[in-house]
Amino acid sequence: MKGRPNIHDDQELVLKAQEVFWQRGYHATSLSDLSTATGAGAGSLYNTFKGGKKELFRKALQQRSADLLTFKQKLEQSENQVAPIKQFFLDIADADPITHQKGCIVVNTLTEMTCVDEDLKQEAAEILTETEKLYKQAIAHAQKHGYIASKTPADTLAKYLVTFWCGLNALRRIYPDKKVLKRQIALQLQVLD
Amino acid sequence: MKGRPNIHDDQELVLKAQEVFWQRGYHATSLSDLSTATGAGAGSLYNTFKGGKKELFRKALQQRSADLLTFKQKLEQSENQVAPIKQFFLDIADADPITHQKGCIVVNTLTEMTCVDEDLKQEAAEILTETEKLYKQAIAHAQKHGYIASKTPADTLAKYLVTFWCGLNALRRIYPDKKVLKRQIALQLQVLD
DNA sequence: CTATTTTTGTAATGATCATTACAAAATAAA
DNA sequence: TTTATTTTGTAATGATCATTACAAAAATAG
Repeated sequence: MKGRPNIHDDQELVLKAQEVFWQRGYHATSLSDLSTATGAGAGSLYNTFKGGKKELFRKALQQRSADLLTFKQKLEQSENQVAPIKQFFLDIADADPITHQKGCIVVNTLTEMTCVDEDLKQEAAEILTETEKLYKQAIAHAQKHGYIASKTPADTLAKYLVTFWCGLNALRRIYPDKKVLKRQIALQLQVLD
Repeated sequence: MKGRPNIHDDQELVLKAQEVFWQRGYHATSLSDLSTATGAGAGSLYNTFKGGKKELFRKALQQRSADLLTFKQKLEQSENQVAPIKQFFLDIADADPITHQKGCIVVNTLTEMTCVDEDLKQEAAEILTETEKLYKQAIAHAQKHGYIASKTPADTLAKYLVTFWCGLNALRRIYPDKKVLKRQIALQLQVLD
C-alpha cells in the first residue's frame, strides 16, 4: 500500500473525540477542541472522517452501541442475568467526580438533539431502546428462573430501568455523593427483588 | 417618563425566548432565532437585556423558579399535599407531542451546561433542589397525616421523585405515547402509596 | 532513483455568530 | 415648539466556526 503512513489510529481518534463530546456535547465542542484533544490537525481529521465533525460525533456515539454488545455478552454468561445489571447501577455510586458530571453520552445526545437534529436524536433513542431490549430479556430470564418475584411485565420493568438510568445521570450531577447515590440506587432497584 | 415607548413587554420577551431555548437549548439557539421568535430586533433585545443572550437565557430559566412558587402555593392549599404531585406526573402522559419532545428546560440546562458553564449548571441544579425540597415537605406532611404508608424518609422519596422527573423527560422523548407513559408513571408512583 | 500515492500541518475561506454603533422614530418635559 | 430621552431596526464589527485548499512529508511501487 502506497502513501504516507497513519500516525493516528482511527479508533483512538474516535475515543479521544468521544471524551470531549461526552463532556461538552456536540454544539459546545469546536473542531479546534477536537484537534487539541486528539492531537490531529484539521487536515487529518477531515481526511479520516469525510463527514467532518458530525461523522466523528456519530462514531463517538455509536461506540456506546458497541460497548453495549460487550455488556450483552457478559450478561449471557451469568446465571442470574439481572445481577450484573444491578451491580452496574450500584457501581455508579463509586465513580469519580468527573465521571458523575459527564453523565451518559447517549442521554446527553437525546437531550441536546431533540428538536435540533432528528437523525442524531433518533440514533441516541435507538441505543436506549437497544438497552431496554437487553434489560427486558435479562429480566424475563430472571423471572422465569425465580430470581425476581415481581410479576410486573419484563417490558415495563425494562422501561423503568431505562427511565432510572436517565434520571440517575441527572441526580449524580446534583449529588456526586457516594452515600446519597448508593441509597437512591438501592431504593430504585427494589422493584427487581 | 421621557423616551420612545416600549413595544415589547419584557416578560413576554422572556416567555417567547424561553420557548426557543426550551426546544433548542442554549448553544443551538442563535440571536437571529431569538429575534424571529420574539419579534424584537437585536437593538431592542440588547437594550432590554444588557447581558445579551446569556442574561435572556438566565431569565428564561429562572422563570421556572417562579412557576415552582405558584405550584407550591397550590400544594399548601391541599389536604393531601402529595395528591397534586401525583396528578402532575400523571398528567404528563396527556401532553401533546411537542411538549413531550421539549422535556424540561431545567433538566435540559443541567445536561447541556455541566462541564461547559458552571454558573448556569448550578442555577439549574438549584431549581431542582428547590423542587426536591418542595416534594420533601409535601411527602413529610402526607406521611404525618397518614396519606402515605411508606416509612421511607421523605428526603429519600423526594430525591426519588426528582430522579424520576429527569428520567421521565427522557422516556417521553422516546415514547411520546399516552398508554406507555401512563403505565410507567403509575408504576413509579407506587412508592408513594 | 523516480513516480505515485496518501497523510499531515497550516493557512486560507466563507459562513455564521454575538455584540455594538448609530441614526431614525417616538414619546415626555420644558 | 423645542429639547431631552429612550426605543427601535438595521447595518457594521470582529470573533469564531466548520470546512477546504494546498504544499511538504513520508511512505510504496516500478
